[in-house]
Amino acid sequence: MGLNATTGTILGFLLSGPKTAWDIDQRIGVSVGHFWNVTRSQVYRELPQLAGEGLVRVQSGSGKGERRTYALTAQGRMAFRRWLDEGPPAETRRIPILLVTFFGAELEPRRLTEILDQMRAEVTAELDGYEELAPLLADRPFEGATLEFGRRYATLVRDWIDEVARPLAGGGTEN
Amino acid sequence: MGLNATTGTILGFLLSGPKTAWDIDQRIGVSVGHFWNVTRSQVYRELPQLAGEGLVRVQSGSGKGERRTYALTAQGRMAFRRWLDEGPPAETRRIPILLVTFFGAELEPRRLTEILDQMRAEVTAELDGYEELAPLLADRPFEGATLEFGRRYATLVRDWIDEVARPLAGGGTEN
DNA sequence: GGCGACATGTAATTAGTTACATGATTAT
DNA sequence: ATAATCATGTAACTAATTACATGTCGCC
Repeated sequence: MGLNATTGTILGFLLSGPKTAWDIDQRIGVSVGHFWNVTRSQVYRELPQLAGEGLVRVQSGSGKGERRTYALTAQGRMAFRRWLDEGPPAETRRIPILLVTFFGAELEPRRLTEILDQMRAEVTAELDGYEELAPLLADRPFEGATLEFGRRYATLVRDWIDEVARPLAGGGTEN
Repeated sequence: MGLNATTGTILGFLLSGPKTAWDIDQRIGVSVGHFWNVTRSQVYRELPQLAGEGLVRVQSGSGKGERRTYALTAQGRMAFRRWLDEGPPAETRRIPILLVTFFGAELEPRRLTEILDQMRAEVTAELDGYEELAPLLADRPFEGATLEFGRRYATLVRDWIDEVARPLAGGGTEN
């Protein structure tokens, strides 16, 4: 019975009405996807699974290779609420740039600088993306709060690179 | 041949001399474990695997249920460097508290407040842990840089809860 | 000599990713 | 009508977690 965060999230996206796997994947991609990685395959795979458990039902499209739309059942809605009410699952952190930095002494300073610079570029692009997103969430406080987290996080990474990591890599490319 | 981040990390910890699985796990726990989750089982499982590939060799302890010490081989050292030089793997973010916040409207304000308060407590404890750790890393700039990241991150979470999320949960417990 | 904490390892399960094989739709 | 893109789904594989079964050591 117990949902995990991924299936919980999928159900959560059906709250606002029936959707196809594709729809759900797209919506995840522009929202929770920024802080909760889910692959397309998972969405396609879990939906029939959830249907088997009665948390979701196929609203349309049964044929082979045909577009299937899923709707949340009353049971599914309950399962979602139960899951959400449990509180967040234990966090597993995985921050690759810190792993590289941790072993930074084993790397050529040049290469480390390069890696940090690329990370900086990525995180800056991310920040730009958030700025575009912001107006759309003006009237959605909870989504807005997660966006604000993203903004702060991206800023943190950028500043940390500028103030801490890059100076440390030092000699690499003084330009 | 290609290492992944977990095996790369394990090899990285053998750079400073031969160790047992237990040793490696302990050291990971107080260092990279803060930003790169690895389970004990992985360490125990990967080491014999790496030995099979010649990246590591059993230095002592062959008997059943006996303490085995592993040492890095020349090949292993090379594989580690190659891995590190590749740069960080793609990041997969998983921040549970944001998932709960995202769906915050579906939760009783009281419950959400509770969850945020608990998260705040955890992150504050984490911050305290980092302060204790700091003096030990005074002469290790790269490790120190990752610690500084951790400090900033924990602070970010705390401030975000105070300034953004908790006010939003609002009505819950005004005390 | 037995209890508790520390340590070691494997097996079973679950989750997540990558690669592949098609199908449907739309613009030219 | 056909290429390009968008969409759908499954299968194979890899990684990660959880649960379990022992073992060893120090000490009371």
